Amino acid sequence: MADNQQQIDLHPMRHSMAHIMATAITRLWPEVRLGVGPVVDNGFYYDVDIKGGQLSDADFEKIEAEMRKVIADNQEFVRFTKPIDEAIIWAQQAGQPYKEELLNDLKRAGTTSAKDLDVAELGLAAGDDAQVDEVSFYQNGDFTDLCRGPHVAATGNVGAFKLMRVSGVYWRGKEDNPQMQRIYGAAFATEKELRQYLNMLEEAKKRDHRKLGQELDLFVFSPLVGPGLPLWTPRGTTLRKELDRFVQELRDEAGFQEVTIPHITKKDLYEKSGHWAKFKDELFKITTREGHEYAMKPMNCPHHTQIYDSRPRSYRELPIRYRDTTMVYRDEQSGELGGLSRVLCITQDDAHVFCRLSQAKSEALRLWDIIERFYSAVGIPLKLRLSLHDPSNQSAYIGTEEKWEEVENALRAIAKERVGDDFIEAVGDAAFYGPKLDFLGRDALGREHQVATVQIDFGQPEGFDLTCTNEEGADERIVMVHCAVMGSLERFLSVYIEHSAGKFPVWLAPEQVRVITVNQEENTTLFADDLYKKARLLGLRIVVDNDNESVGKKIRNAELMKVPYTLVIGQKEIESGEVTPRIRKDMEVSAEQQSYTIEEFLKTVANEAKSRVSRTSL
RNA sequence: GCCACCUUAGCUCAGUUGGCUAGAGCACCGCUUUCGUAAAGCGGGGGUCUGGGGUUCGAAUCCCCAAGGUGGCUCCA
Repeated sequence: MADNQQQIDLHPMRHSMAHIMATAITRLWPEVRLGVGPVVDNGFYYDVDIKGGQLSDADFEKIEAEMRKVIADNQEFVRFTKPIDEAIIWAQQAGQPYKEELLNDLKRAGTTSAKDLDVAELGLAAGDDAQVDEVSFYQNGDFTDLCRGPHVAATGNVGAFKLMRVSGVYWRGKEDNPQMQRIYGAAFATEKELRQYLNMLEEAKKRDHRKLGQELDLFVFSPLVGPGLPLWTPRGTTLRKELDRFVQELRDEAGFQEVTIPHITKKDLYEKSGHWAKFKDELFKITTREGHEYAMKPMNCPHHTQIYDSRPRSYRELPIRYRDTTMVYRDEQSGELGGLSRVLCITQDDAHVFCRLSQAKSEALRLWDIIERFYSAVGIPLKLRLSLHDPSNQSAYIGTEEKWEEVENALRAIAKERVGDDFIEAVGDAAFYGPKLDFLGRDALGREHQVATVQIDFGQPEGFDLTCTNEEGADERIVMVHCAVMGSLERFLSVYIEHSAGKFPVWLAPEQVRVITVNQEENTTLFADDLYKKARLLGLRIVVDNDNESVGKKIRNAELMKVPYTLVIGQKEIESGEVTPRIRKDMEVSAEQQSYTIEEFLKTVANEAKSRVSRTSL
């Protein structure tokens, strides 16, 4: 990595910024109790508990000003160590109960067991997490903090920073713990890089899918319908349909068959699948008038297993591949909802393969192909993450440790074969029924989002006792391979709308061609009508703007809606029968700007849509 | 769900320390204009200032509650 060098310098600098901020806050609020202050992407934070007061964004200026003083003082960062018992006494005397708690944990367990705490931030001596005798401190000026380091030499050796936001957090992330405030800062080596980062945030704001969704008329929310329940307009629906059609074409090519299932089920289905025990609280439940308990489906696999299991299956008919793009419903916590990224009704482009264990690998690779073809078409580069279970938390999963390891090794082997070492492993990110190959998409602003997933599942076939009859005439346990290409269409669209900034390629554009009339005279109107009909026959999405507005205004409106092709129709076109399309600015254009006959033009656009080429330069 | 902040017309936003019938631009509707590649002109309609309670002679403005939103936390099959 080219920026490796920078990474090495940035980390201690950002960490030192956290200490500088803590120094400033301690000066301003001497009674403050400090939590932890680690480095995060793009900066740092510190958790603080200020007695009898809340910080707000308005305090940022004050804190920033004080931080600048600390930086100007250029205080040296001095490292020293203390035996753990002395350190505990220090924390007591300093009135730092949170630090004291951390130190006690260190002493007792040798580590802070809470996995949510970044152990590296504590004063642990490197390399030992079994026995802690000594912890390290860093001091700058009259501020001392329990800290592992490393730090820059002095408070003057830092780059540019800006305090970003404040938010409430629980001490060590546990709800019954006291509430603290987390103050986030951005920090970079230079003023220029900080500005670049802030500009990126500005750009992200401009392309926010919630904003574009409104401007481009893609989806809306209604207070009567409720939060987290998007309503898709005709334009947004076109976008969804076209994306889904592409995925389904790729799947059908790979031997998938479409199935259809009801959106509710008796709870018995989920008791059997294990979902009831694990996700009971997140289910939308329904009680019938006769008192039977039903639930909205939160996922589709259990339903699909019942189609598979509706009759005895021979090994000869496997793999059986079902696909089903359908909504699932999850009762998420209200504070979690946001735009399309997190909703209560999720449209999954779901697929399940029922196959023998020996077929799982080739099935997984087949699905991987589909994922790669789809994401290369939409211009989003992928990175692989192997999501594994957390052995220290085995009770969160169904199945035995041995089985998990077997399947994880199988997935790892598939990953290695396909991409070598070019993937990351994430312990604890597995689904409760099996490990996953997760695909992370990198958008045009460099942000990563989890999108597609391929999962090998032995748990549900076990739970539903899914078998096939094998060559010996015996029952053989099968496995399921789950795969979602877009995952959640809502979340995928939140990513894709921001990735593309709403400048959709022709195959996805809700409106592909706009026809602008120069005047409202009869022959112009008739000509436009004729053009419209011809375009519709070719399956094009076309809108005629025959409003009594200036041509300039109508072109502006077409631009604002990010329509790929605009035709201005007046006397000239009527006489010559030729058009010179106006092409949306981001689209790559062949060298000579040309005129077409109407038929040529429409056929060219139809072909562009059909081939799903992307002429946009994102 | 928890914490902080926000909510004025369909949209984007003005609205002094509480003080006249609450404003603008865009959008919408009507009329004029019939126009050549990013905003023609004039006129008009539209608001229980998110909802409910309170304080006050008087509330968009202050307080409380609720809903919705935003940023985080936690969660995410």
